[in-house]
Amino acid sequence: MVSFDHLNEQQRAAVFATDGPVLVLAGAGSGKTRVITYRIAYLISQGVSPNDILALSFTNKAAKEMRERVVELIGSAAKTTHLSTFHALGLRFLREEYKSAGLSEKFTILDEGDQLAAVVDLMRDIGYDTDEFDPKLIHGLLSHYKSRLERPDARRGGLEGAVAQIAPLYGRRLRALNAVDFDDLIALPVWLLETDEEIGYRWSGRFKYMMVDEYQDTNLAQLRLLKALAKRHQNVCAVGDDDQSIYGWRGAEAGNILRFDAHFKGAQTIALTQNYRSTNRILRAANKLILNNSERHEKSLWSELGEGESLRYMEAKDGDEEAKWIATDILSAKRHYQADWNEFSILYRTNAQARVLEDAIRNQDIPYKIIGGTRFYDRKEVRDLVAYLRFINNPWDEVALRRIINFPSRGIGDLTIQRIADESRKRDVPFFRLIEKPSDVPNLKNSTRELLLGFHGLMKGFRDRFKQLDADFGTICRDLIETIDFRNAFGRTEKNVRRLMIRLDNLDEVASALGSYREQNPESGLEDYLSMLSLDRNKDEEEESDDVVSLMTLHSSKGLEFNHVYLVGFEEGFVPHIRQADTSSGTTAPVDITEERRLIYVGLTRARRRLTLTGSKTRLKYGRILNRKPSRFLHEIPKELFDGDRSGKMPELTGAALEKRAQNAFDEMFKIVGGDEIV
DNA sequence: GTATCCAAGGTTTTT
DNA sequence: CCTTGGATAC
Ligand SMILES: Nc1ncnc2c1ncn2[C@@H]1O[C@H](COP(=O)(O)OP(=O)(O)OP(=O)(O)O)[C@@H](O)[C@H]1O
Repeated sequence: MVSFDHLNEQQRAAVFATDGPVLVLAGAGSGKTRVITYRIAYLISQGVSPNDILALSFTNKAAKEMRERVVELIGSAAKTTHLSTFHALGLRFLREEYKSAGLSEKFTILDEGDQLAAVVDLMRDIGYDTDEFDPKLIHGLLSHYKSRLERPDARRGGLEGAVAQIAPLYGRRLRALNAVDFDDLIALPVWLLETDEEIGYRWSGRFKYMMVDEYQDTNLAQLRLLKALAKRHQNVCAVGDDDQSIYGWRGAEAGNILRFDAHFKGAQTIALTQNYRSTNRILRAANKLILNNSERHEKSLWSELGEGESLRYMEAKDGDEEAKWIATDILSAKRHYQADWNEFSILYRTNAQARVLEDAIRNQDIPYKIIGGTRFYDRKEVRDLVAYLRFINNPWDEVALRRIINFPSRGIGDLTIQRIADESRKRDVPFFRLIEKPSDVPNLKNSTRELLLGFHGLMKGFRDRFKQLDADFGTICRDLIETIDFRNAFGRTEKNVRRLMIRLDNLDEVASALGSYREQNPESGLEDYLSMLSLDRNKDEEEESDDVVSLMTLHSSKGLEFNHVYLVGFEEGFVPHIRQADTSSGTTAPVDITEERRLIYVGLTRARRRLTLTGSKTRLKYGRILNRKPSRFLHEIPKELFDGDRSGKMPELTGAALEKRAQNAFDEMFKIVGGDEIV
C-alpha cells in the first residue's frame, strides 16, 4: 500500500485529482516531480492498468529516473507504465504507423549533420548561394517552423521565402531516404492523429492518464500531440515552472504553461510553495536573481531548511587555477562533510568548458563523469561505421550510402557516383537499386560495374546476417570492421600509431555497444539500436552512474539536485553567453537575456546546501588569452548572502577555515534534514 | 581516382 | 589550438 504521508497538502491535491486537466505551476524544488511519481503510484493503486499510464519527461535520464522512483514506491507493478520522452513516444508511434506516414519499416532518424547536408544539397539544386544564405540558419529556421507546425510564407522574401521554398523539397528528400528528423518525430504523429480519424481515435484511447514533467519546455507541436492523445478524456497533468524555461531557442513555448487553462478547458491549477531542497540563503539568491525578469508568473517559495551556509564566489587568475581550486575544494569538502562523491556537481554554460575541469579533477584522482557533450558518435570513424550500419539497415539511406560507398577506397569515384545519382534522379529509382543492377546505369566501365556489384554483395551479406533472429550483433559488427578493413583505411592516412589505436578502439566500442544492446533487447533489431543512438547519446555514461562527481551543462542539470554545486565560468561571455548578449545574427532567436537569467536560476536551485560560484580573470581561447569580467548576474545576487564580500578573493581551503565557516550551518542542517527520503 | 597539403573556422544550450 | 574539408598535385 502506498503511503501519501510524504506529500504536503497541495501535492496530495494534485495527486488525487486524477480526472480532467491539472496544472502544477510551482518554483524549483517544490516537489513537482514527486507529484508525478506519486500520481502514477496512486493511479495504479486505484486499479488503473500501468499500461494505460503515460508520463513524459524531457530527457531519457529523467524518464529512467522516474521509472526507478515509481518502482521504489509500488514495486515492479509499475514496470509497464509508459515513461518516455516526447521524441521516444513519437518514434514509437511511427514504428507502428509508419505506413500511413509514407515510410517503410526500418526508417532512419537523420542526425543533425545529415539534415544540414540535405539542406545544403537542396539549396545548391535550386540555385541558392550558400554564402549568401547560411545553410545553418536556414536549417535552424526550418526546424523552428516544424516545431511550431507552421508553414513559412512563400510570398515573403529573404530568409522566410528561402525556407518556404526549401521546406517541401526537404520533406520530400527525407521521405525518399526513408528517413525522418527530430522534428518529424513529433510533427508526423500530430499530422496523422489530426487528419486520420481512425488513427486519432485509436491513439486517443491508448493512454488514459497522461503526465508531463518540465512542461515549460514543451513546444507547440508537443502541445498538439498532447491534445490529440488526450482528446477523449482530457486527463492531462502537467507540472512545470516558467522560471525554468530554458529551451526557448529550440522552440519551447512558455505560453504552453502560462495558458494551460486555455488549451485544456476546465483545468485546475495547483501551486506548491514549500521548497524541500535548498537552504534559505540559496533560495533567496535564486529568488532575488529571477526578480529581474518581468513577465513571469509570480511565485513565493520558502524553505524549512534553515539559513544554511553562505554562498561563495571565487575568482581565479586563469581557467587552470579555477579548475584546480575546485578540485582541491571538492577534496577538502569531501573530507569535511564526509560526503560521497555523487553529492558534488560542477555546472557550466558550454560543453567546451569541461575539458580543463576534467584535467584538474583527474589529476586529483577524483572519480567523475561528464554528462552530455560527448562527441563520441561525432567522431569520423564512428560515423563511418554507423553509416555502414545505417545503410545495411535502410538501403534507402542514400546519405549513408554515399558516405561509405568509397570509404575505404574501393575504386568507386566521384564520377561514378555522379552518374548513378543522375540516373537515379532521372528515372526516379532509388540509388541503391542501381547498385544492385549497375547495368542500368549508362556510361560505366564494366570493371566499375563489377566493383559496384561486389559492394552490393558485401552489404547484402551483412544485411542478411543482421536480420537473423539469433544474430550476434557484436560479432557481426566486428566482422564488418574486419571485412571492410578499416584498419588499413585509417592506417594509410593516420601515421600516428596512438591515434590509429584510438580510432580502432572506438570502432570496437561501437561493436561492443551494439552487442550488449542486442543482449539486453533480444527482440530489437538494428533499426532500434540506430534510433536509440540518435535519441539517447548519453546512454553509456548513465550505466555506471555510481559514486562520482558529475560535470554537466546548466541545461542538463535541470531537474537534478546536489548537496554541493559549483557553478563555474561565472563571467560575461559565458553567462550570459556572448552569442546571446550581442545583437549580431539575431535571426535564430530574439536576443534573450531573460532566458540566460533563468538558466542561472536553474543552476542556483540545483544546490541543496552549499553553493559556490567561480570565475576567472582570463580565458584561453584558440591559444589566445582573453580578459574576462564577472557576470552581470553576480551583482543581481545580494552581497550579504556571500562569504566575504563577493569580491572573489579565494576562500581559504584549510580544514580550520572550513570548520569555522560551516559549523553552525552544518549543525542546523543536520537537525532538520534528518534521514533522506525517496521521492 | 587517390594522396597530400594548407587555410579556415570553430564553441551555446539538446531531443 | 586543433580539426576538417577543399583544392591541388600525383
Ligand atoms: N512533501 C515533501 N516532503 C519532503 N521532501 C519532499 C517533498 N516533496 C518533494 N521533496 C523533496 O524535495 C526535492 C525536490 O523535489 P522535486 O525534484 O520533486 O522538485 P521539483 O519541483 O520537480 O524541482 P525542479 O523544479 O527543480 O525540477 C527532492 O529531494 C524531493 O525528494
